[in-house]
Amino acid sequence: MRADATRNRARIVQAARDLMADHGLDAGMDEIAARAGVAVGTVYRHFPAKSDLIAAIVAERVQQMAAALDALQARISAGADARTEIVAFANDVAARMGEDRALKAAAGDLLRPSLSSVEGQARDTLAAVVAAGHRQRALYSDVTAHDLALLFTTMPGEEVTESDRRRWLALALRGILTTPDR
Amino acid sequence: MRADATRNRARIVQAARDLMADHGLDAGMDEIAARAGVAVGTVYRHFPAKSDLIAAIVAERVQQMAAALDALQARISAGADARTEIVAFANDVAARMGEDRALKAAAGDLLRPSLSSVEGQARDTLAAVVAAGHRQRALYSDVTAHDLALLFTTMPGEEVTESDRRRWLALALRGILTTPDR
DNA sequence: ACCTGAACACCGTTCAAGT
DNA sequence: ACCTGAACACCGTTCAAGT
Repeated sequence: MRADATRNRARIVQAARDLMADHGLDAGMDEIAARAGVAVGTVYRHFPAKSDLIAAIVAERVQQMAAALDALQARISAGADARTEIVAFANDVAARMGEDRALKAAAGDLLRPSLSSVEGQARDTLAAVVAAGHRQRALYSDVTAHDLALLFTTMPGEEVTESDRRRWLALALRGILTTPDR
Repeated sequence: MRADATRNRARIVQAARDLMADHGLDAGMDEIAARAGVAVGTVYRHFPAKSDLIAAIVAERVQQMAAALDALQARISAGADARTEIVAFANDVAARMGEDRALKAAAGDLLRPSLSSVEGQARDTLAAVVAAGHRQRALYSDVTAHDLALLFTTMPGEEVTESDRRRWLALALRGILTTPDR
């Protein structure tokens, strides 16, 4: 790969990331190309279709999510309370879901069988978290990692009020977390 | 309104209903016009934008939902078990949600303050159902009609497997229904 | 090998001309 | 009053020509 090609590719992804953070996933390809300082054809040389460019952005979110899950799992295996940690993590995801449509797609990737290595890692860590949740009797015994991914993907985004999103999360958590003994 | 105008309007809505049932909400305006036997301009005379035409289809779903809720409420006040009826209703909605994106939007309409008369009716009936659920101790005491509408709108559609949709519903119901005493 | 940018296809929307 | 359909705007995608 030629040096300028590598540089262009990075610039394109950067431009797409920036523009999609503001205008959502429907930022124009011409706009992205302009911001990256290349012609549209160059964008298409690196990403055959817009959906491929979006997939690249989504993959970044998967990576972030995998990292966040690793940290979560580390805290739990270091002795932290699984319930508290899971609730906090879910709240974090919910807070970001309001502005970031790529995040929702990232969670959706964990539902499908085609797993890239990062997706596989995220999924494994999620399974470890769920196992810990079971050991601590924080999660209902029938709840799986797939269930958590399912709830994360269906978590409402911008289409709903922030208070509605919080309320939704409270109901969803009640579906997977056992009632804490007091 | 001229006789042909009334007829055209009905034809356009019919065509949109048919095409959107198959190809989803992204059926083309030209396609709809052709099927209705009118020119595109005529479609735009009756519906200033495509979103207005979609709104008309969504309004039909709201109406259907209001009718279904009335029937539900009638059964409950005639002595039926609230839990059983609510679960059955939710399953019905979930089964249709897989093929019908307008249905999801219809549930979303119940979340927003701007209520048409049909929306208001649907909302009132839903509130009555929830009240009955409370009296029978089937729903958690903090659950509201708004909560039910919220869950209906966020219920996953075509983007998810049918079995995932069923599982999602089971988890969601666990968030609002009390554990039945055995 | 990779980049450029004009051109094409598609679809929502408009508007001058018709009845 | 309402309808017609060619034309416009916008955006994803392609491709012949350039380096």
